[in-house]
Formats: sequence, C-alpha cells, structure tokens
Amino acid sequence: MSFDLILHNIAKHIQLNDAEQARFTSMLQARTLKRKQYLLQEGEVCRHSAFVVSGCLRGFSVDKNGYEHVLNFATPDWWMADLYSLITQKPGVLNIEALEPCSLLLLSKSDQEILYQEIPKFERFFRIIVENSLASNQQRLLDNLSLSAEERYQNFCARYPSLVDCIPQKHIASYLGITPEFFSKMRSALLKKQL
Amino acid sequence: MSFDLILHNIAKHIQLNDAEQARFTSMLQARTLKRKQYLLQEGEVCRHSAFVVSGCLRGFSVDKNGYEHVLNFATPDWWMADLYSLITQKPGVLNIEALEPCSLLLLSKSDQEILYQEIPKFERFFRIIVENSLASNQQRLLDNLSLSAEERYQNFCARYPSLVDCIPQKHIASYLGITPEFFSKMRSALLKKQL
DNA sequence: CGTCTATTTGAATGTACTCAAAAGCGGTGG
DNA sequence: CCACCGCTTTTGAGTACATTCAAATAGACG
Repeated sequence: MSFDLILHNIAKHIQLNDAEQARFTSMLQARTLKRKQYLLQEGEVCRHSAFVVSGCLRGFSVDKNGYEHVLNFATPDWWMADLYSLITQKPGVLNIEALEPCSLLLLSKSDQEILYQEIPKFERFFRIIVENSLASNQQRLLDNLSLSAEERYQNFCARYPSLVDCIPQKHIASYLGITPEFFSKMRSALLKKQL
Repeated sequence: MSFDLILHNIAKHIQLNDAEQARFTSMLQARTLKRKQYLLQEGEVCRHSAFVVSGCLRGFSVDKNGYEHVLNFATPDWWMADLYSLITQKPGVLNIEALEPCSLLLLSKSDQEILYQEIPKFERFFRIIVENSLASNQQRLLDNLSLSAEERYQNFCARYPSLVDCIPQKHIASYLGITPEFFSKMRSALLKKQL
C-alpha cells in the first residue's frame, strides 16, 4: 500500500517531516471494499475517518418511507465519514456504501485525537479540510433553495464532470433531491434543447 | 464592552491562561449594528469573523430573479461569516444583515491567522466550531431532501424555539425553502390540526 | 395617525411526484 | 458465447404540493 496520495493530500495544507509522516502513516489502516459493500450502516457509531485511495463511496440516509437520500459522494483524494456520529460517538443516520471496488485508508477517532496531541499541525489540517467542506455545503444548500432541478443538475455536471458518467443516474437524482423518473425526463428535455 | 460571553464560548473547547485571554481580546473589535443595517453585502470580500454578543443576524443570498434565500441566522453566542469569501478572500454572494440592534465582536482574517501562529490552540477551537457547523449543515441538507415543508418547520421550531417568535415569518419561510404565502397557509393548517 | 411592510386569503398554474408498465443494460451462469 | 435475470432507465397518465399573482387585512414604526 502506497501512502503517496494521502501524504500529498496533507502536504497541500501542512508540512510534515519524515518522523511525522512515519508516525501518521503508522496510524492508518488499509481497507478494501467490494462493490455494494458497506463501510458504515445507520445505527452504528462512526469510529473512523476514511480517505479514498481508489474507487467511489456514497453517503446516504433512508427516510421513514424507505427512500434513500444521497448526502455526498467521495472519490479518490477525498475524506469521508458520518461527521455527526464521529464527533458525538453516538449512532448516526448515515450509510456509507462502495459504488465500485474501493481502497481506503482509515484513521480511527482515537488515533486522530492522539494525532492532535502529538502533532498539533493536524488540528490545522483538519480545520482547513472541514472549513472547505462547510463552505461548499453551504453553497449546495443555497443552490437547493434557489435553483431549479435543471440548474442544479447543470451545476453538478460542471463541478463533478468525472462523476456524471460513472455514477448511476438514480444516485445523482437523489443527490439533487429529485426522483429518478423526473431526473430522466429532465435529462431528455435538456438533450433536446441542446440540439 | 465585556468579553465574558466570548471567553466563555471559547472555554467550552479550549483552556486559555490570562495572558492568552488578554492577547485574544486585544484583537477583537467591537461593532454595533442598527436594525436592518448590513455587516456584509454580496460582492464584498468578507474580512472578519463576527461573534454575536446580542441581537440577531441573518445571512442570505439573492437569486437571479431577485428572491432572497436565508442560509442561516446567528443569535447571541454564535459565530457568523461568509465562510467561502473569508477562506478565499474573494467576493462572496452572502449578505449579512441585522434583524435587530446588534452588538458584535469582530476578529479580522489577518488577526485570526496570527492567532493560529501565536496560540495554536485556536486551530483546535475553530476546528471544533466548524466541525459542529458542518454536521448540523449536513443534517439540514438531509432534512431538505427528505422532509416535507411541514416537517421541516416543526424541526425548526423544536431546534430553535427562541427564534420562532422573534424572526419575521417570511425569513423563516425562506430558511425552510418555501414562499411566505405557502408558509402562512401551512402554518394555519397546522394550528387547526393541533386543536 | 398615516405609511410602509408583513401576513393572510383565494384562484389559477406549474413543477415535481406517484404509480404502473415497458424498454434497456449488465452481470452471471449454463 | 449466449441467454436469462435483475436492476436501472425511460415513458405516460393522473395527482399533489408548492408557486405566482392579486387583493385584502393586519401590524409596526415614525
């Protein structure tokens, strides 16, 4: 298992010396998931932050009518967790599933706390990661409040061009907050327009 | 101006000695806003984090049709900023307006960076603040995807009981993602049900 | 008290949903 | 390698939730 990707991810925001890199990577636990396998199920306590080395994850919750709602996707070089459950160490509502075979690096909550003590720079690292996450989350919220389904879809295509072609449409529909049926109709209407 | 509230807010997550407290408060700039006055307007670069001592702020954006959409409210003991603009130091889309007379403490972006250098514990503090923010933001996003307007309203009432009675209905409607007219109808239907 | 803004109410409309069924596609086993 | 099965996507008809526009009423502030 190579740590190149994750070390490069971290080097974007903080500088680690060799000893620190070694200490950090010693805490990581490699994990692979098969297609459709779950990393986390609702009701469980989230005990790890997951870094995606390859593959693609999907975080979603299930409502009282049994419908799924996609909160986020994670592709290589992204971090993923049920943040609420990770923070509180209480059972969460999120399911995290592999959309394709995945290779992950897991950092346990307890190791993460130790890391903060031993190498305080990691406070900075995760602060920045979470800040960026929050900023884009707020933008998505505003988009959901102000844009039509069609505009949200075009936003999505522009922002995540690589995801559009590799993720089942029903999951994109769910991410956008519409039904697969409506998504299909909207999409074919869009194609007609663009001729 | 008393710093009790903000020091107590910080003490929830990190411990500061007297010198650190003094250094921190020396960076704060008191600011008052009259009702309807703006702290930030879209197109401006957000240069401060604002801590609300008293009063109430509203963060919103304006869409291409001129409709407003409320991203968040901030009441005493809360932090507020246009996070995207604060991080990137590029012009943002958020307007921040006082709903009532406000007393704020401002921490400039540059002082915040100095603070991170001088007292690294503040990295931890803001990491935790932003983490909690992100977790509740994600929950709100899921609520918007999975709940009806009525359920979202009841959630809002349960979570922010103090806001419900002091904020104009049209702003709550906007926060929930519905029109003031529909909000009014929904609300009177709810009252009938509860008899 | 008058003006301006917020809220309510009503009628017509539209966007997105539900349910049902057909068509397409991909993976698996014979 | 093909055929089948299951899942995803498409299509259509009827419906519901929420919107727009307009007008009346109620509240708040100077």
